[in-house]
Amino acid sequence: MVTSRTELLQFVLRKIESMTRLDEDDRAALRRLPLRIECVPADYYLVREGAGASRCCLLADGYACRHKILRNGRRQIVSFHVRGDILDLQHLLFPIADHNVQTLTESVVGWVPSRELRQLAHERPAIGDALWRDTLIDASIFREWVLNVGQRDARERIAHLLCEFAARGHAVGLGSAQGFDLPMTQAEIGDATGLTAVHVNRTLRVLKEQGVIAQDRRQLIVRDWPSLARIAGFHPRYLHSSVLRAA
Amino acid sequence: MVTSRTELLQFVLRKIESMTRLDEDDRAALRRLPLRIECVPADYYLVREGAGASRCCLLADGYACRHKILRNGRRQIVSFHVRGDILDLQHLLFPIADHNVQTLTESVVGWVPSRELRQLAHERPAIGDALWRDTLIDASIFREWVLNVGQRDARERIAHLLCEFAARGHAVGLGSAQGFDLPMTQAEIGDATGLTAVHVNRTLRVLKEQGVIAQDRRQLIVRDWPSLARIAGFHPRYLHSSVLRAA
DNA sequence: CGACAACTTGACGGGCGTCAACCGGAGTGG
DNA sequence: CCACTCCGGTTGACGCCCGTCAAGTTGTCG
Repeated sequence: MVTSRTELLQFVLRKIESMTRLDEDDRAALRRLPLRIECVPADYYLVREGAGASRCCLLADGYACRHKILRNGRRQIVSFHVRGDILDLQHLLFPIADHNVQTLTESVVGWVPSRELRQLAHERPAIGDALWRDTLIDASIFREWVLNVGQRDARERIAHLLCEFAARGHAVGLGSAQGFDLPMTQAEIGDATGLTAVHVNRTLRVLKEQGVIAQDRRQLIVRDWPSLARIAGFHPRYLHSSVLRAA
Repeated sequence: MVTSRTELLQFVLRKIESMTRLDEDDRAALRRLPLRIECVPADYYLVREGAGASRCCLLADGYACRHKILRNGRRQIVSFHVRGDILDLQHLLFPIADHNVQTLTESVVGWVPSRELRQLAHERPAIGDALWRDTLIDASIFREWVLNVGQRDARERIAHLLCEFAARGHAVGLGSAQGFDLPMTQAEIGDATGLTAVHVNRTLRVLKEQGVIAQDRRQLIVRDWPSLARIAGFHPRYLHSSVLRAA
């Protein structure tokens, strides 16, 4: 578990440098950012829809998700996040949160005041571009999710979710060629794919019976990557990342 | 139909000023932007997925949508656009398009080289913030669409689509208290909501039978705004706009 | 070892997809 | 002026994917 300021900054730097070339002044400016580090438990609300938000949240370790809840209690998870991700960069320019951010597991986060981050983005164009690019990648992933829940059936949806999560985790050194940690429950997978927990369970069983995946506790083992990617129709271009698992 | 450079810039200025306060220098800089104006027919591809893109497209008049197509031919429309919208601001920082942009009707568009726009965003922070904010609003709308196709039933989905389209059109002076122009076909509504054209037709009939909406040619008449918004669960906060139709 | 959450499995029903036929208006050409 | 074509809209029959409800089972943590 990452707990020090230096380690957290390391992750953020790595993430930003994966998107833009920084010079030494950029790096120094990032290191000077006021950053409050906090360890939070699983299922902890980092941001609540409708609440004011004058700071941004960096995920240093653990897993998190963003979601919206309807009056009738139905919930849609709109993204999953791994360490290094910036969870709510929209608060750089919006004062009110339009969705919730919640941890999936025990996590370590760093808080940065929006004001400082915005000023940094203005003063150092390389950093501003990197942050902007990050929000654009977010948007691209949301588009893919609209496609996922709108046009694919249960098996394809879940396969796609697994491919994306594997690819994004892989980019920050999580998981291996065999598989990866799956921190979310079947109910959460359901909330992300527009399916019920029951149907997620049945669909995962099918994928296991077909020899595509296997599970051991919270580890998801991918027995057949090409099949999984083919079922999902996974083409990682939409991730706009230079560090990609081959499809 | 808008056709002059001045008129087009008028729309873009209005849009940007709805998001940020500009000074006279900002406005002058925007007016100096190199802008190639083009009139294009309906169903015209402005951007194709996978193609390189070194310019951004402003919609001056008409209607457009963005969509992704799967191998099996299924299509997901991820957004609809009205005049004043910037259609592909992601090309400011991404060289390759991850989705298609296509007109729905005969339209007038303006092309700006990414390079110039990016430079302007750097030189004039007010403009940079406004553009960034626009991409963040895009992302917020995508999140709402994930929720829409993931958690709502057919009637709610279509009602929500109509509410959003009305609100966004209203913000740029389209439509009236009675209703608005509906430029898309039922098949296109289906591609946007993850439904078939047949089921869209049946669902619209239900909304008409319940006295919520009516149709006269391409005009959609809203007989009962509160009911439509209630059915949709429409809360316009996610549009982050100061110019909003009351929910 | 008890409690609780997550997972698993079966029975049943409904919302929506699929297929197919038909209608109606706009544009086109004779 | 009228026939033809085509696209979009409309309606019905039928079936399946997935939701709902319910009853276990497994795993984990105190």
